[in-house]
Order: sequence, then structure tokens, then C-alpha cells
Amino acid sequence: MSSAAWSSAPARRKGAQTAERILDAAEALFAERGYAGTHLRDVAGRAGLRTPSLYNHFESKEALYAAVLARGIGPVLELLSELAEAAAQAEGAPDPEEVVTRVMELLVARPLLARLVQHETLSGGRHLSPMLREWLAPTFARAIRMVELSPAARRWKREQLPLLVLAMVHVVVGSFTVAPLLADLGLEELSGGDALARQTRFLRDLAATLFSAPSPPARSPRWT
Amino acid sequence: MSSAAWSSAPARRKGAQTAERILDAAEALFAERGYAGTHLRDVAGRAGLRTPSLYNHFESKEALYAAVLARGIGPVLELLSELAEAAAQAEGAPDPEEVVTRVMELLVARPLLARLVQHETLSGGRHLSPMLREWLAPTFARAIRMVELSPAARRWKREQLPLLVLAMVHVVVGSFTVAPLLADLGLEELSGGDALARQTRFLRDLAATLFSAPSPPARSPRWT
Amino acid sequence: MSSAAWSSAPARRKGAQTAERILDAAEALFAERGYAGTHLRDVAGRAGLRTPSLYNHFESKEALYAAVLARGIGPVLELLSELAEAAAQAEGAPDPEEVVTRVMELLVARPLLARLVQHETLSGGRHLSPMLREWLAPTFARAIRMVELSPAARRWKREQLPLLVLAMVHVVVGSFTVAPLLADLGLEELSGGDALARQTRFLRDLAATLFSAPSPPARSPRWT
Amino acid sequence: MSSAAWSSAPARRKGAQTAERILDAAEALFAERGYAGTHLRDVAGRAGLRTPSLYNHFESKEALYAAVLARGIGPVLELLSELAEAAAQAEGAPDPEEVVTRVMELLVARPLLARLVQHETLSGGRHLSPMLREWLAPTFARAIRMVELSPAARRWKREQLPLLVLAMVHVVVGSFTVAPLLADLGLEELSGGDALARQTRFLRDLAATLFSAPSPPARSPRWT
DNA sequence: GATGAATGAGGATTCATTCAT
DNA sequence: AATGAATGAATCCTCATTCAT
Repeated sequence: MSSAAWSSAPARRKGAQTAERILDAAEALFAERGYAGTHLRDVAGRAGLRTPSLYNHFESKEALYAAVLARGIGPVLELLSELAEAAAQAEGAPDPEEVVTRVMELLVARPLLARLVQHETLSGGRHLSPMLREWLAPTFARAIRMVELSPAARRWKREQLPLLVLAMVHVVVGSFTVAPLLADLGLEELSGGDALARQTRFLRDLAATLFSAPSPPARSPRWT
Repeated sequence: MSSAAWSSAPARRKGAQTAERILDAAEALFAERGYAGTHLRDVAGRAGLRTPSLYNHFESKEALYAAVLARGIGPVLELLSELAEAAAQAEGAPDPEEVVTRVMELLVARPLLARLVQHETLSGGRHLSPMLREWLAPTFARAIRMVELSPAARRWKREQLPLLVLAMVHVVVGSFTVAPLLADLGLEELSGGDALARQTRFLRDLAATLFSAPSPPARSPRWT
Repeated sequence: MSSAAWSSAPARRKGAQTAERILDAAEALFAERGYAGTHLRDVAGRAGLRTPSLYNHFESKEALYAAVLARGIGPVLELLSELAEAAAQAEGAPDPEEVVTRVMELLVARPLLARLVQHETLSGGRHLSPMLREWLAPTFARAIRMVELSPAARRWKREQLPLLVLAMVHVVVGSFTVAPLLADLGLEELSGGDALARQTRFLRDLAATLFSAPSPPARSPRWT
Repeated sequence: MSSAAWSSAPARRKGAQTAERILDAAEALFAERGYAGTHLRDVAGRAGLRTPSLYNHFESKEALYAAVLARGIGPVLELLSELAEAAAQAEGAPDPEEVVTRVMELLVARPLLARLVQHETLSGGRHLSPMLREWLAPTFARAIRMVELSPAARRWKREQLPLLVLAMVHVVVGSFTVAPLLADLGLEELSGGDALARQTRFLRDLAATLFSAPSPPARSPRWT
């Protein structure tokens, strides 16, 4: 049996490990510099390889980018599906605070994800894998429908509910986005060690406020 | 007046107009694709020139980028200064709703600005002109101090106030950022003609809620 | 009479002065960096102009270069003609020491000339104006013929005489060529203030030795 | 031996050959046209490559130039060191005729070297690798010291000895420098096939004359 | 005569990608 | 699976030159 024809399990594992290392390297750089600003040479360097070796694992720069995106977004989709499922079974809206908590847990564990997605969004989302794009609109619609059943519907006008959801997304994503800039500006208390913990607590409070019913005697905020 | 030193007024005017056209073209492309993704050839094409002509008006791609940023951010700085000034004279915090309204007016008039700044922020803000960076931290600090005097201080813990300000910024900026993606996804009602008007109204309401004093009886949200 | 048609004497003088300034600037830069290494922008800057203004005085970069060369070489040709003339009238070879002295005087007065010519020579002399090239070979031939009549003919074999003349040229030109490098290397005594005076004296002695008749007893070229 | 770290021996050999070809091509062109006048496209063409391939072997045009210089100058340094060494062991000055012979042998074998160095010298020697520059001054100083011990010291004043050494250098280098021009001018007998052989013989005689002791009764250096 | 603006040609260099090894 | 070498395409930028002012 020729040695060229076989492929042992450990070899396959090593290959997968290398691919993983490449994905890690690419994720870091794509998140930092965006697609156009990231050079395969740097990706390879970070992964301990030379550029052409990347092509043994991914077909092209675009394919690598798509893989990074897919790997990153997968868990988010799962989480949201899970939360929606649970809410559906409970025949109620998901608790906004829990949604925030769970999402933040996930993003804290993968702090590059938010920047990655935001780079992609800024560039028009043209690389968001079709699968994802097909998924995005319905998911968003479902989220809106759920919110319409929640107490928030009494605080906000109907057509504002989508904006409310988007607003939460922006705040969540934004926390990760500006972190490096804040650190660079020396605003330590906003970017230091437990900044994300504080940010999570704040987001929970924010969600509680925004998705709660208005307090009935509520002194008119200006807009009665 | 020596004939050697002069340069005809019309020539100078035409040059300035061209520079302006270049800035417009560059702003659009930098906002859409970021620094690395923008090619001078496209900028020149959009401005009705060939690439080398750009160098008659700007020293380099970086200088052009800096000029775009400076031109875009200038009005924002002025506006914020003005609002702060007014609030200082009234010895009170600026009305959050007014701040939101004025800022949105400005951003609606220059819809590329938000994306431009976000691209820059995502990339670490290394191109934010030093002037701006020196200006940013103190301005932010001043904003916080003002918020500490506002009713919002009774709704939020002290260390949450900076996060609150940042959150508003994220939501404001985010509205412009995701617009193209939403349009692309076919979510017309979030990106259509008067979407920004609706968004502005929503932001005003949001600010009113978040910066108001808490309504005493309705304490109930989970975090008491 | 239209003002466009007239050209006053002072105006013409001023124009000539500008051309002169351009020639000076170009000479310095061509001497320092050669043809390809010299940029019209730098020439213009040194002459207190912008690049396009050069074209009011010279048709092209090549034309400017040719003009610099012509202006520089003219006096050399005149001097050599004059010396040859004098020698012809005296029916003898010119005194090598005098030739050296006069040539050095000229080169000391225009210290860029030697480097200019050497750059040109190194590049194959393709820019040496045709006039000059026609002139060079016959002049060289005439010089050889004269040397053949001098006492040097008894010291050197006949076919060595052209080499002898060339050797003197190389040493003369070389003194100017390496000066900047020597200065840069910190060899002050070879490049300092009166280095050229010393060099001239040395060249006179050298010429005296090489063009003299051999001293009959001291044949042993090899020292023991 | 890990499979990741290796690069096949034949590949490395082929790469080295290509690099050598590039160096050859670059040497020829740099010698002919100088640094600024040489275009990488031509270098690549001469080496049978396209321009970008050069960057697989050299980091930049400057690096290529430096490599050409280093490769060319290395043997000269070695030769001079060897000659100095030999002279030091013999406790005498090196025989000028032998020095000339050996140096000419080397330069004849690498006829581009002299022009290369002269281009560099004319441009101020800024690219002469620092190593070389450190080496140049002390070597020159050592040469002077040796000459001071030689019979030449009786023919020349002390301060003229450095000039004498430089003069020999200029004549040697100059022989190669003007060759193309002489050929172009149709002076066949100075540039033809065995011109360099004749030149070498002449230089030996020249050295013999200049470095010999003066002939005691020596009729006054001026010929009557 | 002097200049700002514009440009074609071309410069060095980078980059994603391919292929033989 | 990894890499050195090669390259087409494209990048930013420079330069000599032209032209209207």
C-alpha cells in the first residue's frame, strides 16, 4: 500500500487543527481590519504558516472570510433559536434581560465577533453568507412579533418596536466595537478588565427599562 | 504686486471646487468601503478625474482621508460645543431630546458621516486627527458631568452614566450604519423614505425615557 | 501698440537672468545626481520657480541638460583651443605643467563641471552634444600628436602616450569627483579648504615627472 | 525532521541560481546607468523574469543594489587585505607593480565593477554599505602608511603621498570608466580587444615610475 | 513669464493566487 | 500538508509635459 494513498486519523486531526488555527488568525485580523484591510500574508504569519499553505485549507480569501463568519455566527443563531424556542413553548415573550444576559455571555466569550459582524455590516453585508441573509429577516420578524406580545408594546408605539430591538442590538454590539478606541483614549474605566461585566449589568438594566410596561401614573416624560 | 507671486483668482476658485468634488467622492467611498477598501482610481473616477490629478489637491491617500474626516467631523464638534455652551449658560444639563434632535438633523443632512466615523472607529481610530482625539476625551468627560446633574442621575447608578451616554451614541450612529443592510434585506419600513424621520422620533422618545427621573411607584423591574 | 507685442530690454534681461538661475540649479543637481536622478521639480525649486515655468526657458529636460553641458564645457574647449594655438605658434608641445595649471584653474572656478562630465561619461556620453562629440576625437588626436613631440616621448613607448594623456585626465577629473565622498568619510585633509590648491601643486609635479624625459641613470624602475 | 520546516534542497538551489542571475542583470544595468537610471523592469527582463518576481529574492530595489555592491566589492576588499597582509609579513611596502597587476586582474575579470563603484562614488557613496565605509578610511590610512615606508617617500613630499595613492586609483578606475565612450567615439586602439592588457602594462610602468625613488642627479623636474 | 490643474506613461511595490516540488 | 518561486493585476505615487489663465 502506497504511503501516498492513506490518510491516518491523527493526520486528519492535525489538518483540522491547522484549519482552526487559520480561522483564529483570520478572525482576529478580519475583526480588526475588515476584509479589504486584511492580508493573507498576515493571516498566515499569525497561524505560523506561509501564505500558499492557506490554500490547502481554504479555497480563497473569500472562502476563508465566509468560513470565519460562519463559524462566528453559528453559535449566535443557535442561541437565538434556543431562546425563541423556549419562549414559544412558554407561550410568552422571552425575558429581555435573559436574552441580553445570554447574548452578552456569548459575545464576551468571543469578543471579536461583534467587530467582525460590524465590519461586515458596514460594508453592506455582501459577504454574509446567503444562508445567514435568508435567516436574518425572518428571525428579525419573529423577534418583533414576540416583542409585540411583551409589556414593551404598551410603552412604545407599534411601529417603534422594530427600532427598539435594533437599538438594543446597536448598544450590545457597540460596546465591543468602541472598546479598543476607548482604551486607546485612556478611558480605562470604560475598557478595563471588568468593563464588560459592568456593561452587561448596564444592558440588563437598560433592557428592563425599555421592555417594561410604563408606570401608569408616570409623570409625563415630555411627550404626552 | 509682483507678477511672479500671483495665481489667478479664477484658477484658485476652480481648484477649490475640484478639491470639494474630490472630497465628496472620497467621502462616499470611504464611508461605503472603509480606508483599505477604497481605491483612488474610483475616487478619481467619481470626481471626473484621472488618478494622478488627485495629487494636485491632496498629498496622499492618507491626507485625503484625513481631510474627509476633518471636513465631516468639524460640524459635529461645533454643534456639540454649541449645545454644551448653551447648557453651561443655562446652568443646567442640556435637554437630551434637543441634543438628539439637533444631532440627528446634522447626521441626516450628511448621511455618510456616521458610517465614515464607524469605519474609522472599528479600525481603531488611528486616523482620527490628533486634534479630534485630544478633543474627544474631554468632551466626553464634560458630557458625563452634565448628565450627572440631570434627572438621569436618579435613574442610573453613577458609574452607569458614561455607559448611558455611549449607548445613545451607539443607537444614533447605528441607525445610519445598518440602513443599507436593511434596505438590502428588503425591510423597507426600516430603511425607506421617512425611516430617518421615524428614527429621529424614536430616539427622542428613547432619550426622554432614559434620561428622565424614574417614576417612583413603578419600581418593579427585577433589579430593585 | 498692444502690450503683448512688446518686450523691453529690462524684461529680456530678467528673462535671461531666470534662465541663468535655472542653469545654475540644474548644473548643481545634474552634477550631484546625474540625469536620471535629477527631477525637474527640484531644479525648479532651487531656482525659485514651479516646474512648468522651466518650460518657458527650455524645451525639455533633455534640452536643459544639453544647455547645462554646453555652458559648462564651452570654456574648457576654449581653453584647450587656446593652449593648442599657443603651442602651435611656438612650434612646440605645450608645457604640461601649464596645461595642468590652467585647466585646474578653470575647474576650481567651476567645481561642478568635473562631476557633471563624469556622470555623462559614465552613462556613455549619449547626451554629449554632437558638436562636442565631433570635437572630442580630433582634439584628443591633436593632443597626442603634440605629446609625441615632447620629451615624454622618450620616457614612454609610442602607444602608451594616449594612455598617458588619458591618465592625466583621470587624475584631474578624479580629484573633483571623490571630494564629496572623502569629506563624508572625514578625511578632512584631502577635501578641506585648500585641498584643491594642494591637488593642483601635486598635479603639476605629477605632470612634470610623467612628461619629462627619463633620467638616464635611474633606470631601475623597481626599487630594491 | 518536521515536514513543516523543510524546503526542498533543489528548490533552494534553483532559487539561489535565480538570485545570481538577478544580481548579474542588475550589476550590468546599475553599472551602465546608475541607480536612478536603472529600472527593475529591465533587470527582470534581463534575468528572464517579470518584475514582481524580483521581490522573491530581494526586498527592494535598494536591497538589490546593496547586494550587487556587496558582491562586487567583496573580492576587492579581500585582495587588498591579502596584499597588505603579505606586505606586513615581509615587513615592507607592497610592490606597487604587483598591486597594480593584481588589482587589474581582478577588475578585468569583473569589468563592470569599476563603473559600478564610480557611479556610487559620484552619487556620494550613500549606498556604500556601512561595513564598506568603515573599512574604507582605515584601509586607505594603512595604504598611506605603507607608502610612507616605500622609496616613493623620497620622490614626493609627505603630504603628497595620499594624493599619489588616490591618483593611481583614479587612473585604474578611469581606464574602465571611459572605455565605452572611447569605443563609441571610434578610438578603437584605446578600447579594442587587448586594450586592457596594454592598459595594465602602462599602469605597471606608471606605478614603477611614480613609486620609485627619484634618480639622484635627477635633472630638475621641469624639463628645459 | 509664471502658475495651477490635468494627465499619459511609467515607477516601485503588494497581493491573491498557482504550481512544482 | 507545506513551501519557494513565479506572476497578472492592481495599488499608490511620481514625473515630464501641456494648457488655460
